[in-house]
Amino acid sequence: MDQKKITIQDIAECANVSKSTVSRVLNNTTPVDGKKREAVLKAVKDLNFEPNSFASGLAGGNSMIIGVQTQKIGSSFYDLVTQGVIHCLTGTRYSPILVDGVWDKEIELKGIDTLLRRQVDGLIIIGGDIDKKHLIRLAEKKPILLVGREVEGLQDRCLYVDNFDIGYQATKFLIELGHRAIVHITGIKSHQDSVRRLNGYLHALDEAKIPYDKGLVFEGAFDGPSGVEAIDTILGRGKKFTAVFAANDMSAFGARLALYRNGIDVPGEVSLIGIDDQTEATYMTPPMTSVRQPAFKMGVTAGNAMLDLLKHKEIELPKQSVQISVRESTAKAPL
Amino acid sequence: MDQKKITIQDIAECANVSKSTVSRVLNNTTPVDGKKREAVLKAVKDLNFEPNSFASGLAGGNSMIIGVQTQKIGSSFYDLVTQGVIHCLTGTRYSPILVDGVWDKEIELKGIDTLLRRQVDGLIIIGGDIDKKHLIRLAEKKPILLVGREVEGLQDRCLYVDNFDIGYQATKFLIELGHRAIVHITGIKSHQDSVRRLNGYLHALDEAKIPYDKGLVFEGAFDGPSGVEAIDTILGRGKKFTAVFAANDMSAFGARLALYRNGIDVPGEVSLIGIDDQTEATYMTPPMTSVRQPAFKMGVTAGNAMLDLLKHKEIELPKQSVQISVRESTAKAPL
DNA sequence: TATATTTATGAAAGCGGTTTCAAGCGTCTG
DNA sequence: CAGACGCTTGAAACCGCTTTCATAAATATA
Repeated sequence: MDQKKITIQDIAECANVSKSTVSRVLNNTTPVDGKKREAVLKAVKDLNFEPNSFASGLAGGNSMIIGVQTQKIGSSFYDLVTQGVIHCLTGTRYSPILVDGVWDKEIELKGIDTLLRRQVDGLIIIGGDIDKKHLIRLAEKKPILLVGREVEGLQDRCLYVDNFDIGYQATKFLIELGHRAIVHITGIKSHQDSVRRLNGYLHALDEAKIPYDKGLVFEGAFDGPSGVEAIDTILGRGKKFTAVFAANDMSAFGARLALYRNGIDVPGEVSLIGIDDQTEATYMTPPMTSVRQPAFKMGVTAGNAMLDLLKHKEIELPKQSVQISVRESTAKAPL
Repeated sequence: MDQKKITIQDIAECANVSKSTVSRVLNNTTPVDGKKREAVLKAVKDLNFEPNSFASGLAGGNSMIIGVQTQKIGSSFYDLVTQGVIHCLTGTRYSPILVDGVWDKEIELKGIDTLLRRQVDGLIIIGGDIDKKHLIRLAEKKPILLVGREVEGLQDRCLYVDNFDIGYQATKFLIELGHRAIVHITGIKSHQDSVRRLNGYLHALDEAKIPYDKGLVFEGAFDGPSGVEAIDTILGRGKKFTAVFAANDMSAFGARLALYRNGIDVPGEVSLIGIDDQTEATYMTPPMTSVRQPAFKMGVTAGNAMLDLLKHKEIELPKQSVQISVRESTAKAPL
């Protein structure tokens, strides 16, 4: 299988120079005589030389790898951020290595270990559940960036949207359409995002002097089935409502299905709004209103910030603002 | 930032043994006296030692990295396969490094280069467009596995579903429901998958003695907008039809929206079937029928096969079969 | 022209592990 | 009891590249 690997030494011999010179040409670290430079480049091409990044990593001290930890490949928000990071790194000398936490703290921690062992130069962690303390300790060793998460003591390394505001905006949007009985399907309650969104919801109600009805809130799990269950449960409680605010699009999709099953018209009888604005929201019938987080952009921003961090530049992470993609699943409250 | 890294040498000193012994303990390559073994392990724990995988990669000759190339993070089929691979590798000593081809041949090739440079021990390529020749050359150097792609000369390294059969089954399913005017929204025509699915469609028509009407076929792009465009275009041609078979779910979603916009009832007037059975299909209104490819399982299979390949075992890649997830977007043809 | 300064280059010393090799030691065998 | 054998162990070589350091050559300065 493996024909013998060609090394920098081979190139050196072929071009009649020393290893050092080859290295210098390849990395542009020191000027090298034109002729020799040419010769080296030619040899590289001829022999189809591919530097061993382990060797250079070892010798040079930096791996040119950015570790990226996502929470779940296949989940809209995380995927978009990841894409953003990768997009931003493409074309630079850095490449990302990805680990998936699959929503599991244990696996998440192991993933981080793997990344450290791989000598990543920097770490971008998207969401997740790792302890604040642990993160701070990590931050002492490596440049680290947290996306979609706000951690005290690491504020200047966090890039996140204001989840309270998301909850508030979404709810306010519905209230302004005249809705007063608004269901909220929350996310996983251990997630700080979920809690913040819920608080935003509560605040908007409060502001509009709408009394809080516990029976209109259902603890979901950011997925389709829990959206279905939410509607069925709340209907089962005999509650009346004219709007549903789901903590993400997947649970909104679930809610949509349950409403359909129960013969409830959207938006005629009930308005529906989700969060994430994932691609599919556009293709629901009717197209679904959703709060859009600038996920891809956040990924790019994080990637660039990491690049700056690695150049020891100062970075500044702007607070991300959200906007509502208004479509047709929301309408004025029925009389 | 970086406090001084601890190396195997530090462990050796702390445990009063030689580097060699430490290495042996860590890798279980040679029996080591109980006491020393303990001492080493303790030192590792105390000093919180993390082996530098660059060094071991360099010295040992294998990187314990599997390179995975996907075509588009965020795309259902690719994501699922990727998840499968990652899932299968989790807990082994191998870790995956992911590159995204973003549907672009150039970027795809660069991605492969990156992986090679990183000394991956094996390569799993999901889909994509890289030349047969190039792949064969790669296969001479590294264990390679192709998922969702069939390449002559590398048959025993390919794990794919029979796309012709998918097209055939989907179409036949519609025909058996009594449909005769069946629209097909194809995938990107340069993709072999698209062509095979189209051929399956044609074959099913032929078998049922339904004359082929070119006007019912639209070249799509595997995405939502092209699904919308397809329906609008075909409607614009003044064509009548009672069923739509889209080459993937995203384009089916697009078609669904266009039908809705045109006031055409699904499945009352038109039946709709997609391919991929992505999660959201379940939550369309009505829930959408789709051909399910065992994507996650394929990822796992590929991962395991790679592990075997690396142990120099023989591998066998079974042909993957598909099944139709029948939901409510398909019904008997109207009279 | 002699001396100081700059520049290109090669030799060699790492980087942090793994692995070969040979030595040291205890045990087994004839 | 000597020699053979098997185990554990440390020293040292090595993996392929970067980088420091010293040298030689070229250029500038006096």
